[in-house]
Amino acid sequence: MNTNKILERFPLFSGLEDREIAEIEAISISKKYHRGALIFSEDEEARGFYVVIAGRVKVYKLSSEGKEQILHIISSGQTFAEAALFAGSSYPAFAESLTETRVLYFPKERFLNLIRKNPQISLNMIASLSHWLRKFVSLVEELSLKDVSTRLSKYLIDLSAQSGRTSERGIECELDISKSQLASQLGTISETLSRTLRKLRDRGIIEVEGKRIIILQRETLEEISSGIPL
Amino acid sequence: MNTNKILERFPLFSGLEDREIAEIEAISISKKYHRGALIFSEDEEARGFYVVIAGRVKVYKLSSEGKEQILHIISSGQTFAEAALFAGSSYPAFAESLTETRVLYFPKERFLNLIRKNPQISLNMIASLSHWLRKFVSLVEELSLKDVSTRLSKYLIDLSAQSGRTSERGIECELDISKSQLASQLGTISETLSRTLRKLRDRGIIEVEGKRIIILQRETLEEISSGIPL
DNA sequence: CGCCACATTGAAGGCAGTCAAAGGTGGTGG
DNA sequence: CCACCACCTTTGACTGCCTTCAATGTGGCG
Repeated sequence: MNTNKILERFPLFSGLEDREIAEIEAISISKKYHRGALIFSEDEEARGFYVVIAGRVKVYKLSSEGKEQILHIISSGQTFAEAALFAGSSYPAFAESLTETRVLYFPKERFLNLIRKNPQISLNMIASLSHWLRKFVSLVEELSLKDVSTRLSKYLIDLSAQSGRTSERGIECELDISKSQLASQLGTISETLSRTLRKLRDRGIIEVEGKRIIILQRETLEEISSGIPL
Repeated sequence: MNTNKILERFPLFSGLEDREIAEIEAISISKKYHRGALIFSEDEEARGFYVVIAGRVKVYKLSSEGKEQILHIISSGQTFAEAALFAGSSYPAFAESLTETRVLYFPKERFLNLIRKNPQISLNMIASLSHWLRKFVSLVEELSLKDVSTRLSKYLIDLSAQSGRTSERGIECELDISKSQLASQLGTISETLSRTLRKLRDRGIIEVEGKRIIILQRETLEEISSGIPL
């Protein structure tokens, strides 16, 4: 299967020669997972990392009582578990496919050989790790310093910015995950998320119909996301 | 001032030729900060990154109400704000010296030129970023999924493992930061930390005398740190 | 049609934060 | 050397956000 044309569009492999892309593809292994499949477990030995070609993957932690905290949802074109190759010898979290998913898998040793020969990949890797780092700094900030309505408002604003459509009623957008998964991403549980959505709805700030959200008062939502209490 | 011999002992510069070390030193700027000095602010343009030569620096976030979350305390030999050079254009947090501190400052552009010529630095940088990433994953996990007594117990166990001395009464160790700073690192406030320490003391698990902590029941402390309720 | 996972709502309880005040500690300068 | 001051720490009472537990509602799909 020809993935050349796909690979060069991924940030990790941008700026590479065709020959280098070919080398990279040569060491990769294509894998498919059905919805809900476990890709790897926490503490499992990290033998490689992944690039999502199609579908979505959640990377998450579980508490001893079973509560889930989603660290990130990885979409097509993004990599995950890169850091596990360079620090520690095992995966620090679980990874599970949310949809039918196709990934490229890069076995650790072969990839490390490659990266040593291709400084450009190193630089791309640094950029990728730096972005992850920023994301986690922001997640820590939110979990430690912000309440649920603030986190939810920020999520909705970000969502509307990247996939919202302006209509006569407001900015319409659609959740691309279930509400319980959203709760788990925001560091809370579905009951609390449900109640928080309801509060926003009761105040006329948003409208909710299943996965469809309409933002009626963008200003107010932004105030809440910046810390003004609901 | 000759810092050659120091630089080569730092993880970021390990495995480099003397000539390369000299180049690196040539672009660095030595700076001193007194206790409590602000090194940079959140959202300030990131013009470079830092290596701590002597002293300690805290990197932290502030909430809109002024609550502090310490992301990391950086000691001699460690780097900080590397990621700011590669993702986003501003620092994502505040940095403040906790003691009289000496750092080396590396201006962004000059360092980027260097790294492009020295693949080994890239690899070291990847290792450094990966470690940060692991640390933040673990911080997210703790803030979202663990209670304060669990976080504190884990902190004490880690502290005892790296600086504890076994005596006839138990494992003795000393906090190297104030309790309010510890609270801020654990994602809580000093009052709550104080109460949690007291609970551990009342149950005979530890003894507390100012900054000196004696672990009397290591087993119990490990149980708590692994999620068994206090 | 009936199942099952997801979602919503209510009631109750707990962990941790807030507010307030007192006690302790170390550092500095007189 | 001591006294003072600023800061840190501890404790108590109270509040509130969020979770837990439980029950009901709902929508998609075989």
